[in-house]
Amino acid sequence: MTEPAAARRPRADAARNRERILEVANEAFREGGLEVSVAEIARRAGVGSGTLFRNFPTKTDLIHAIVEMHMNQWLDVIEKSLAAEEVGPAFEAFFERAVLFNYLDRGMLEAVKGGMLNDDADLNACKCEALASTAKLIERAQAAGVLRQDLNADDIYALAAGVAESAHAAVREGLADPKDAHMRYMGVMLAGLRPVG
Amino acid sequence: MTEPAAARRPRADAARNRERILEVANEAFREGGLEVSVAEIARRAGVGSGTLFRNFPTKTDLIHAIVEMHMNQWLDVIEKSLAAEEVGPAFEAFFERAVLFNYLDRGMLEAVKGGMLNDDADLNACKCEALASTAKLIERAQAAGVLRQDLNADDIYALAAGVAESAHAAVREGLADPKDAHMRYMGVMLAGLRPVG
Amino acid sequence: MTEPAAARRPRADAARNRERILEVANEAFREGGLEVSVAEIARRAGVGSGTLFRNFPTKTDLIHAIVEMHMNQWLDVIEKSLAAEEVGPAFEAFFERAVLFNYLDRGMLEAVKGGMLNDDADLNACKCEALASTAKLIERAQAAGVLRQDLNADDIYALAAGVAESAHAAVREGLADPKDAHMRYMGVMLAGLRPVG
Amino acid sequence: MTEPAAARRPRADAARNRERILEVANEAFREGGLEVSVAEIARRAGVGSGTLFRNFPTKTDLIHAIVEMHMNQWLDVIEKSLAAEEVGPAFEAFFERAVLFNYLDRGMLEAVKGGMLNDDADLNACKCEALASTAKLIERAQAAGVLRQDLNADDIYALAAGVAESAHAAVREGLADPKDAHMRYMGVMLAGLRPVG
DNA sequence: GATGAATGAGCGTTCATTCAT
DNA sequence: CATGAATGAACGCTCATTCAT
Repeated sequence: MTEPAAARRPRADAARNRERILEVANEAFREGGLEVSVAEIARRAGVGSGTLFRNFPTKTDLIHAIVEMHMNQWLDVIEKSLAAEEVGPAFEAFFERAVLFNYLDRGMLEAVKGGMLNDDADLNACKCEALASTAKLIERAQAAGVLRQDLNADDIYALAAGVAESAHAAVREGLADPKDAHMRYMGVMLAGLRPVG
Repeated sequence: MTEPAAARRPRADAARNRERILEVANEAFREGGLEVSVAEIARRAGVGSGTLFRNFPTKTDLIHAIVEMHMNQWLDVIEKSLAAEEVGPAFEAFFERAVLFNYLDRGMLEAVKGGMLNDDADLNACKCEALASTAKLIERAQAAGVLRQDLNADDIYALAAGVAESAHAAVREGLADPKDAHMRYMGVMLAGLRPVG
Repeated sequence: MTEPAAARRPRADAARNRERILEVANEAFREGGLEVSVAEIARRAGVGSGTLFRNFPTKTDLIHAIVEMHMNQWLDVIEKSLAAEEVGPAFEAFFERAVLFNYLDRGMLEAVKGGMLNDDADLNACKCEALASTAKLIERAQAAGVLRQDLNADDIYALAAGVAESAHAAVREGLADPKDAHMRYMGVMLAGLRPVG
Repeated sequence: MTEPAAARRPRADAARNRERILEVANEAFREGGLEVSVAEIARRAGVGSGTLFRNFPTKTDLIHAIVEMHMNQWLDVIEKSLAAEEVGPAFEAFFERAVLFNYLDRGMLEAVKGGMLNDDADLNACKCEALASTAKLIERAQAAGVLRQDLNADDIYALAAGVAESAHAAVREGLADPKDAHMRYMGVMLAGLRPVG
């Protein structure tokens, strides 16, 4: 309490730097995919390559940190969806978030999907937790009759990734505004997800 | 006719070389994505890198040629679909082919999607032709009441790309056999594509 | 036989290039130790870094090739020493060669000594062969009464390395001409190597 | 005397810091050679890299300080050897110390030998002093008939360096215990050092 | 026309040195 | 006076492209 703010400043700066690199890298990967060079990221973040190295010794470490960040945010999303009262709208909102997640952060998901981080224990634990929680959500929606019976949590994520991909395609072709392109095909998919018959 | 065989043979060889390179490159890109090196492709094709260069001065040229090849095959698919008698099954078969195309040749489509070939006149012409023909197919399906009214040809391609992406996700997670993974979510999407209510 | 020389030339050039790189690298390592950069070696050899890479994909590969070259030369030396008639002079000549070898190629021996190449089967086989042949030479010299009984082949090499090191020290201090500095302390060591008593 | 303790303490701390860095760096260089990073040394010493820099603005300065430390210790050794009564044992003990010095601190001697510190006046003065004192020792040993006539102080140091090198070679090959490997070839060298005839 | 060796810019990574706090 | 984050040049390595044969 009596500690002067000035004494903490360097650390605060450094922490801000780390955050800034993460933000910039996230954006860079989003725009240009994982092959964006670390030099480019350093340039955008306004730091030297050495600073980037200090914070993230390898490119994989940087990617890992971003993925972890997203994973944690995603766990929050699931938790909130589980806490919602009305099952139908909750599932639809959740699915929209899943699509949006895939739509926005496809660059990072490339890494996950490419198996780059498969041997990371923390991340795998996160993933398992996410899948388990999602399964509950799915089952509730199925019990409430708002979702086909023949799909599980993995399927839902795969379908969300697909809708995001469609959205990207639409943006590429100039069919949709990048800001809400993910909404373009949500209606089609949600119709497909409703129980058959 | 009076031309000596010896003089013609090199040309035939050269043509075969070009075809062989295209085939091999297509396969290589499918398996390893666009970052497969040209040296690797030359090796697989059994030619020197110089020969590859002679046929395709840059890697982009090679990719371009493969994309064009696929485009021409795709124009055939559309034409055949237009010639089919029953509109409903014809549309579903067409859509499945579209999904399969995206599913198998995503490596190549990466290039197209990445904007690598946007300023190519030939390709753009092909694309326009494909879209125009596809539009007819779509309109017929909508007139026959087997397809939602609020989607156009571009949308259908975007949705097909999405289903393919979902299929890839399923394969990654071990949910589906790579050989027919594209079928996994076709049912969901086709349900979503049917006219609403 | 009827094949024109011109058709083989590129390969000959390439082979010469490889040899040239080896020579230059050997010299560079001799002068500056193993930390000489590959770029420096490429510059000295008058080739691009890529050419160096084509011939020796990693720095270790380059070092390996040089060491192997020296090893083979050394095996020849041992063989010739074994073929000599008079045991005493043969041993002294052999020891001088061993000292000279260590004196000239210390840069390379650093690599061997540093354990950089310990897991190389070929090299280890060479080494074993050399030690076995040397052991014969040693035993003969001991039987002829020109060498102390309490030293084996490994000891002889260690002592030769020591004499070479002394020679380097003498050069550093300006006590000896670099061309024959290794001779400076040969007499002292040979006196020490004679049977005691 | 009237100076408050609080004001003096930082200086004492600073002095201790300097000593600690020297010790730690000495050990680090001994174990890992001169390529040990300054960051590693700072870490081991429990100080920031900035503190290290304040005491030793460049890595060379740090190495210099260690070498100087060793030099001073070595001057003590010589002095004590000169004070000994029996010439023969005194010389042998001195030579053993010289070998041990080279054996233990080869990392540092690398620097000296590499010419890294050649243009340093202090060090050169030390060296001259050491050589002059050593010369006296040598001359006495030669006068007493326990040392060959054809060697001077520089030669003795060169030979000691050689024995140390042999010892290292023996350790590398597993022929000797690192703790006393320097003794392994002392007998051979001492035999070689005795007057001929 | 075919070859494959040569090129050199660019990658991810490392670290001695500097400096704001 | 101590700190440790920031710097940027240099490393080993890779590969699309070029060109002598």
